[in-house]
Amino acid sequence: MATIYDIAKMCNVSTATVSRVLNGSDHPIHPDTRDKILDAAKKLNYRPNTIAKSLASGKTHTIALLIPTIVNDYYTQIAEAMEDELSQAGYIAYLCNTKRSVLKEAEYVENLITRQVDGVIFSPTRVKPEDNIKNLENIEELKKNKINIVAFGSRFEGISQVAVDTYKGAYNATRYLIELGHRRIGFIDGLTAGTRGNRRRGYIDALKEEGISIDDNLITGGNLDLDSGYTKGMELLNTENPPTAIFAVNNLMAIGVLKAARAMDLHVPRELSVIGFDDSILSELIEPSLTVVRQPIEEMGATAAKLLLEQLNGKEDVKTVTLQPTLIKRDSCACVY
Amino acid sequence: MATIYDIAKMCNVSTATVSRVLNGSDHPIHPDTRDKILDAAKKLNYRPNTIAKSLASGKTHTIALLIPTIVNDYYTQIAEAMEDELSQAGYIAYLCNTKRSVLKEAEYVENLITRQVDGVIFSPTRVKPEDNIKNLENIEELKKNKINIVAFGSRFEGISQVAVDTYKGAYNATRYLIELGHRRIGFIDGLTAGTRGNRRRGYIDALKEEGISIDDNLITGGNLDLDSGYTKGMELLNTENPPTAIFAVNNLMAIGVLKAARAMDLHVPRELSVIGFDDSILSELIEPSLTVVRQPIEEMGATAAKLLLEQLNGKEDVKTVTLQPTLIKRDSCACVY
DNA sequence: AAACTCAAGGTAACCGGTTACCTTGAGTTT
DNA sequence: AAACTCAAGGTAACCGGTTACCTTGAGTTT
Repeated sequence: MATIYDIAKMCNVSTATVSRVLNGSDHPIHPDTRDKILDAAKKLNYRPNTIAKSLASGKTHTIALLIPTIVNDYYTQIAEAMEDELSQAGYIAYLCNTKRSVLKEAEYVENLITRQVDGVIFSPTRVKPEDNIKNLENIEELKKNKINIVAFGSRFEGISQVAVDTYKGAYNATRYLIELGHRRIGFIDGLTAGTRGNRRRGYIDALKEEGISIDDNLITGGNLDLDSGYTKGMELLNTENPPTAIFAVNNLMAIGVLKAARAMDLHVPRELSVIGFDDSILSELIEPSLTVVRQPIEEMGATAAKLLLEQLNGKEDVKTVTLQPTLIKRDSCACVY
Repeated sequence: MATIYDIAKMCNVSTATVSRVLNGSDHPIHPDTRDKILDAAKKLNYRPNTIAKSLASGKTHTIALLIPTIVNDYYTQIAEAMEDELSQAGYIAYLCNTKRSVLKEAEYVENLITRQVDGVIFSPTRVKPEDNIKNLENIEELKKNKINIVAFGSRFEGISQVAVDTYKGAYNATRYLIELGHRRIGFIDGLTAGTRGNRRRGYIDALKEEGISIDDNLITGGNLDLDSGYTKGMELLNTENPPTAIFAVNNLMAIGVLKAARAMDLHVPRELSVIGFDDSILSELIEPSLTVVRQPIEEMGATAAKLLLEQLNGKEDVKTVTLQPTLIKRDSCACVY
């Protein structure tokens, strides 16, 4: 591999001059010298050694995608949008898949500091409520090492993030069901979302606004996967006074509810309306296709990347961008029977 | 940030000694010295600078995942299995999403050489047949720069790879349909797979073996997405002598066929059997659930990573590992009516 | 006692760049 | 003509490690 020393020798100049030419420095260079150096670089098939550059300059042009899983459309679509934005700006992304383990998350944080990443796009892993503490420690550790952070998926103090107005999303979904005439609306929350979670608040506020009383028997929580959607759906439907509609806080659980309905021979949407949260190809292809609250995923990814790039370009200010979800109406909801 | 110079000063030793202790070199060190250095490292909250290490040692402990897309269960599951294996061995992965563009693929190859990655796990992007040439150039370029490669998804000379016996998979799927009594079996190939593609050969051989003549009207090709599955399915079904079963060469096209059947009011599996290739949660959740040829995805990912790690540990030999697919029987196939 | 061995550590070149500061000399200003 | 300016380039320290080769002296071998 040719180095700038080889070029310098070939052109009878110093490495400083070579470096200046190759990096487009604003230090003045004679056009002849410039041409000579560029020629030599081409002739020697010179490639800059990014590692050496990083060591000398303190910038690695590297960012990390620190996310709970990649086997999931949600993260994957966000990741793609980010990667687009970042690779255009000359950055490359480390794939840091925590597999929903705060331990692995912490290990990655250590590793990333060691590797001097310029920034990280972070969606904290939170399986148990107390994981929150670890999340905060990890953020602290990154900040202490002057690594730029943009978070999404959770709210934290003092760092930039892109958020989605999930309260509004849940509110709108619930409101939509009410408009269809539903009065008994089941709600399947996530397990780690406290009772003050945005989605639950949206659900409750929409009901209250219409003077519909909150029935705790209609509110339950699952762990976000298909099976728990099925189980919780069964529980809700197997009561004396079952709901006529169910709103699940994510996609897979809503599909689980669809399965539960099928198992109980309830026709969706004629006998049961179902709404999910988060969109994916699954919601579209499932039968019946699923009405969902869609988060603007591409926009989230692109925005997170842009926020990070702003920071990397020297803007220090912490900034939260909140995006609005939209209700995608498909075939899983209908007027109450 | 503390450096080994700080530790050396604190302990009154040279940086050589510090480096030896910190890296577990086999150069003998007095236990007292070792303890002193480890203590100092802890006290100073020392973290090695991976960039400096990389420059000095020539190894970055970095590998690249160069894949056509990440918004796809297939790649995503492979990526996760790889990442597992690699992170355990102390490597970290760059996410290089080519978005099915050979241009982006070439750009990444340049970038990766520049970044001195130790290896790349490569699934070449091939949208048009002539992309193959670019793929080969990219492989050459990597090899020229002594970067280890393991490929999957396509076959190339002279590099290690993990392959799946897709011929066998297609053969078995077709055979299964024949055993169910089907004689007219439609086949939807990919567009870039030539007539000598493994899957098509498997399909044809299974038919021939049973003395069933090949009807070219039953063979067509789509571009692997849902819509083309739908369109090609409609075409096949809208003939005088339509097939009683359709085998599509990937998952989404098979689901497209399911849609086509629904559009034509054909009951699956009673009036039409459908088989797909590649498994995913979609195939399981779609109604009816889809019988598919499943590639052993986790095993592929893990194997690719292991092959690469072997190379990184000094084994030079090119090795191809071929894995067997399995037929996952679900609800989309039945005896011919 | 001379020769040898080896534990324990040090010296300094090297990996491939960047950049603050310095030098030189031709052209311009006063 | 002295003082100044600035284009064009060079010097050398620095980023933070690794490692081949050398040194020293205590213990062992003959």
